[in-house]
Amino acid sequence: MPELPEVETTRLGLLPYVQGQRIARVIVRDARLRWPVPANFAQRLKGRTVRDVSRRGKYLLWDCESGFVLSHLGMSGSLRVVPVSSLAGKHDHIDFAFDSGNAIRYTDPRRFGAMLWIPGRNPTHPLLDELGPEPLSPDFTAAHLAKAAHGRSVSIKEFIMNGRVVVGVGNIYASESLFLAGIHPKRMAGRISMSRHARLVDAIRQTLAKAIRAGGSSLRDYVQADGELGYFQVNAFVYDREGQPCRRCGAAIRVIRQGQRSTYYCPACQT
DNA sequence: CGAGAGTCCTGAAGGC
DNA sequence: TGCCTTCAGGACTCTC
Repeated sequence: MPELPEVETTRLGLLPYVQGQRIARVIVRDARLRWPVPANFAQRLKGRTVRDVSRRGKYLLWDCESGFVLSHLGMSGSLRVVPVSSLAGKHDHIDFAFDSGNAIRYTDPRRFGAMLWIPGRNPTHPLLDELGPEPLSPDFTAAHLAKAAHGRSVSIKEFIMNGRVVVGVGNIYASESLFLAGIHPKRMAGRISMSRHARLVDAIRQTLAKAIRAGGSSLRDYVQADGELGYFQVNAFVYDREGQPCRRCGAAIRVIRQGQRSTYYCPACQT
């Protein structure tokens, strides 16, 4: 399940294969993603050169001269480099074939991802309009969190997973970040002290930066852009460790449901 | 406005 | 070659 570190790892893995490369053709085998792939998608991209690939939250923006590809990996999506002629499997929905002989292949068994086209030289889109700050940018501060949390009764765990608050914090890293910050996941967002917000900002930054350094983590579906298997997150403090001893204090890790998601935490370390 | 539930989809895992 | 249920996940969309 790609979270921000996986998306960033994908971007970095992809870049050497696509930057400055001309797209020979695009093959859309199945347009039924989160939203339908636009009918003119392949036509718009044919013959274009990819200038750059940037990231906003978990979205990737491919600068393709006359417009931008806006892509999201959803839950099970991946982008890998394959030879242009390689046979497509059941869930290989889109190929971007380059003059170089390489193709970027979008695979997504669950089809929760997206592949959209933004015409023109201005990469604006409703999906990007309301997004919060990048967690690794200077805009992500305790003051920002505190202001956004003011008066909110939602749990802090669900709060930090809201892309309007801060982008890129998915289910795994939300649990991990709250553990690092020593904050109980059920605590109300609007009742968090400024010093705790500061700890949380640091914890989210550390958690994401560490995962990016490790090349992204994954449990099942993620494959790195170069085709190598992604790293498994074997060193999680709490995620998917129900009943196992806390790595810090030894107490049994607990799991609860919040907003139809599993949250893992240490009942002793997190208050 | 916010909170919470529902929704898309496939495959893995577990119970029987 | 077993069938059925549950779960996983991002994040938009709907209802209250």
